[in-house]
Amino acid sequence: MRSMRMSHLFGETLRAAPAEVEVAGHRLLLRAGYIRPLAAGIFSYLPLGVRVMRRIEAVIREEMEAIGGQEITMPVVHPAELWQRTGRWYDIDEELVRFADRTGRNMVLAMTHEEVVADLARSEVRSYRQLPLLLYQIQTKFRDDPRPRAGLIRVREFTMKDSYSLDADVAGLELQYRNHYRAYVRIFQRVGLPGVIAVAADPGMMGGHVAHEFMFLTEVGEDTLALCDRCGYAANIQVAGSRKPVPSAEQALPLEKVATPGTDTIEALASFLGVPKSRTAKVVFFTAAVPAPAGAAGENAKPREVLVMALVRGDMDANEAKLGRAIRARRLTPALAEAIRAVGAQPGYASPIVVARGAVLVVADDLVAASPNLIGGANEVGFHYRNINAGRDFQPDVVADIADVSAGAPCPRCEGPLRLARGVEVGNIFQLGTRFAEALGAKYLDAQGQSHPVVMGSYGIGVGRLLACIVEANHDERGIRLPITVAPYDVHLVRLSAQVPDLDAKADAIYEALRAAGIQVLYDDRDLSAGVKFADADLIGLPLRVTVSARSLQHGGCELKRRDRDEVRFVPPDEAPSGVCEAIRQLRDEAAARLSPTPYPAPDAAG
RNA sequence: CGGGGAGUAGCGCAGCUUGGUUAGCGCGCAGCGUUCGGGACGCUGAGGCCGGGGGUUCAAAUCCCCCCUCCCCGACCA
Repeated sequence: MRSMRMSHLFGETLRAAPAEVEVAGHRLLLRAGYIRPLAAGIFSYLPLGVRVMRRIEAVIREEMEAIGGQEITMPVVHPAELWQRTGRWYDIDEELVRFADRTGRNMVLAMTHEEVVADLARSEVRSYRQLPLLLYQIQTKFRDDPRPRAGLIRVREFTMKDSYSLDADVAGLELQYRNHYRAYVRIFQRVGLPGVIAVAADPGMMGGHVAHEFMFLTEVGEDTLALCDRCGYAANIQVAGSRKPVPSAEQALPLEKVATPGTDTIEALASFLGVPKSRTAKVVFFTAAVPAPAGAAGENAKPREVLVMALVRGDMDANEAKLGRAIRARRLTPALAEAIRAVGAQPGYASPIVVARGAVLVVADDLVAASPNLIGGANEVGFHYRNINAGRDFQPDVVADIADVSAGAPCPRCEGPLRLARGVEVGNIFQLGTRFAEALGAKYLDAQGQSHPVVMGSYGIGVGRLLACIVEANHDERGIRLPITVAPYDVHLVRLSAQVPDLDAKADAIYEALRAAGIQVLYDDRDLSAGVKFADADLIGLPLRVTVSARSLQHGGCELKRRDRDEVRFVPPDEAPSGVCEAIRQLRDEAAARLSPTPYPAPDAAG
């Protein structure tokens, strides 16, 4: 229905939301009657919510079609076999919902669709002449997240636009990747989120090497980003680098054991010895599942559990995401004290020197590996070593950047100070390569008749999460303030109750005239006090409001007001449709003017 | 999975510490009347397995045990 009488609208506005709802946008979506909770991280969309989603989806569809996308719909339930063949059946933990159908066949609820796309490509794509392809869908996903929170920002069931590029080679993939990058920027600007930025991201276990996340910056976000205001460097903290300090050029001094009673923290150790924390080495233990050593076992060998000793400089923290990547860990959790003692290490005084080789996987941050004469544990309560030198006193199994970037650290590109910020990931783009095509046999023949795996990319936008961010970015103390591009209706027609005998008839006539002009109207025809109706209109947040009342008739007809402005103007009833159309056009023009033509540089491959 | 908070009418909440009238308040809902440009008012009325189960007691919303659910923080987030 293009228009609606509010007296029949399903879903009421709420005067109050539950006290435990803390995020502003979440409160407003509940109060305004857009969504209702069913279970943790699972929501129903009421008519207003569905209409905004459709509008957002329409923008996404336009931009996907503009870069050659073809819409398909893939199933929500997949046979486990597909996921077993790519290995993700084994790699993914409880986040993937599994069940058996009536015959006992294992099935999964789709949390993403790389497997099914690769399977479609296997059956449909045979020749390079069919490539490139871009397939997309807007469809339900389920991820059994251990901790849903903040309303639609982090849910278990959600609507996602996911697209998949199929190419003959990496050059084709890179072109489609850049196309998506630009399309995403346009999408976020068009729906009212001009502040979304692209940051370098961890391709994770998707098997690729280049990835970007699109981040809406907000305090309620749960990702941490490292940003450089000088050169524009932007990266998720999970991959962010920094220019590390150059270690002092000292001669390696002889190893020396010193008594350091009661210093089981870096803080205590540094102050006891009167040295800066940067002269110490910190040990952090993790339990990890890592791939079995190559050779003896094949690809599907069971991962083995190992204790990981991570070494970072005392003034830094270990970054679990970086550490996990450095050792290709499938799971990484802080180690329990018993596990640490089990390999003969002394918690609080652990040392890479004394611990038996092979018992633990020693991973040293590159700065630790390069720093001379550090102070570290002696594996004995109350004792540390001075002048530890990696390479001389111990051999790390892995040397990599595993340290967290801290606020103010020098940017890896320009050495400007990095700033840390919080953000919500509203979209992501991955260069996948051939992992999925190879696992599922999606191959094509080139012009020479040679067979190659299809090169894939995958690209996602969480539509509900996008809505949550739009509201987060577009509201005031009275309620939601939706951009014209995504509002569920264009105009909120408010009819006040009054003694004027034919007011209802006049308002009805204006409603019909607006509809006839092709305007989408939400008509508040309820018999309620003015305060309630205005409060509801502000809460629901349509961009325009038309009021018909005894007073407005005295002023010449009906009153026209923008949600984002205080001033009003009066137009005669028969000019209401043209006046509203003009206001809509103006809002659309303003929105279009805010689109920046070259908003972001093309992503460079290095991120 | 660890820590914290909460579950009482459709919604928002009090009552619980110290067990004892018929379990309350506001909003909403139904009826009647008054009001009518920023969450009006009067009268009348409907609406409760006090999250579930077990226990203590003459007596349990209230005390004890177990379980479930939701929210927040952490772990996690392909």
